[in-house]
Amino acid sequence: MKTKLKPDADLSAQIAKAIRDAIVSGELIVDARLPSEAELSETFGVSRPTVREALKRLAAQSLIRTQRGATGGAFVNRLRFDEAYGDQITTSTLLLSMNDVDFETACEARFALERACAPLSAKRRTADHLAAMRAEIHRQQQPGLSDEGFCASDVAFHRTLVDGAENPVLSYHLAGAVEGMQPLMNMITFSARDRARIIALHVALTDALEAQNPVGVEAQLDALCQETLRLGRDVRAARTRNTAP
Amino acid sequence: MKTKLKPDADLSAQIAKAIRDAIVSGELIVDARLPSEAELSETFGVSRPTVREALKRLAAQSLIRTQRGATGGAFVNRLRFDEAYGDQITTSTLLLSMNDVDFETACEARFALERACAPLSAKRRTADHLAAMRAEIHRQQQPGLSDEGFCASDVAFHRTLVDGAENPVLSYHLAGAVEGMQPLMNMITFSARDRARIIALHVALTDALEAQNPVGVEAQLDALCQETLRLGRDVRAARTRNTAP
DNA sequence: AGACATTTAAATGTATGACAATTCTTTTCA
DNA sequence: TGAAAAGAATTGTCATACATTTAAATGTCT
Repeated sequence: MKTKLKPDADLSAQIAKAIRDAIVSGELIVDARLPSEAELSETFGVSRPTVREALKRLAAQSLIRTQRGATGGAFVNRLRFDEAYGDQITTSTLLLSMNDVDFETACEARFALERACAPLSAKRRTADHLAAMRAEIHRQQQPGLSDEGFCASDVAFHRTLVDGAENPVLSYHLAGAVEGMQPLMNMITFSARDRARIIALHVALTDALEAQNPVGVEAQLDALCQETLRLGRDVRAARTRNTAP
Repeated sequence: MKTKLKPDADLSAQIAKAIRDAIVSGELIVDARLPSEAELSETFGVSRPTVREALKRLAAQSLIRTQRGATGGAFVNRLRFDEAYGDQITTSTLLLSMNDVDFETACEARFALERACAPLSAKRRTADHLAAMRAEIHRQQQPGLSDEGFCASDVAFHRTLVDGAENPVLSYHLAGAVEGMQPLMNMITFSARDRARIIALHVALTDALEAQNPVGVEAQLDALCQETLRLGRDVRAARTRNTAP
């Protein structure tokens, strides 16, 4: 492992970077055990708390895991797709909320990315995917469903569509785009008429997917995008009316 | 800030989670100052080193920044798109390398996502984008260029295509997909004939983009995908020949 | 009064040492 | 032989102290 450090930063950050580089470069492979905290503090010439701060930084990025006990220590962690979803979604959500991203911009990105999955999903969707999507549609038809519940079901519906492509890389990248938009979507009030429109599009989309008709899937996605943008405009219009009458 | 902690985890992880939740939920807004480390250790009933480990975890995710001095402390950080690129790329790269993702799967995901940008880029690309892409094409034509250099230029070319959509959300998500594949691409040896083919496709793609012809852009992307898959198959075939003759 | 130097205070950064908790290994004893 | 007990290695946590940085308060001189 490299012991060359970049100056002008916290020691713990420098040490974390050195170890991270060793992992990314492949110098430390999956499940390799790092030296003990005591050895690392010797190697880098710092105290144990400083080493620990560095290790916590890496643990926060799921690059290492730690085990106590005699045969314990810090081990290079195998980063798995399903584990990476959470961070990806959190980061996407924060990026949208902290940078005042237009609803239109986020919406455009989301549906553009979803469209990318349409041909693959149309080819590979299984009966399970179709059943899961129809189950969500059924849930969306419940009269007592709250707006948040409707939104959550919508997200689940679309994530199943994405998973239909049977490509974990695609699912990973789309998770952030789809779930990250949920807070923005939650600002929308879905009238009964709005819901009916969306559900009709969901049904048409699922039918096209069942028929393995990629063009049809893309068409319904485009229609959903337009519908969602319209709802977003309505919310903004209502807010403008209220704040500047 | 919530002081309710989830058991069965390191204290520093629990505290980091509590603060992270407060940030994600909006309870702590951008640029808000967290209590000092001494106050936090009082609040959570733990020692200062433990609090510091928690803060380092958050700093590793760019959720907070710290400042020394009298008016210093830990502040909620505004997560910016360009800062988030780095982590996104690192994570994507590790996901591919640590999970033995097929070249085909990664390639499929990458070009599917890039296709999603085609219509928007065709609509919005500026002269600057076109110039940058043609500059990369010129670089790719240099005879002395190494395979790594060719690859890096290829990545730059495609990222410019993505940026042409003028949608930061899209650029963010695509950065991981495109750059994360670079290590896989670096395993390919590009013969002079391969390069000529790819460059021809790049030229055709850029021409279609200049003509604002989305269908043309998508067609060239599909061709590039096929070409890349072919090169990947060649590498695998060569390796199979060598390891099991 | 104003400008400049000094002190002070608050905060993070780092070090030291100790002890607790956990887990595997080794030894001991029935 | 087998099970219990001791031992050793390692991470988790704590308490305390000191170093460093930064801004504000204070003082001093012109």
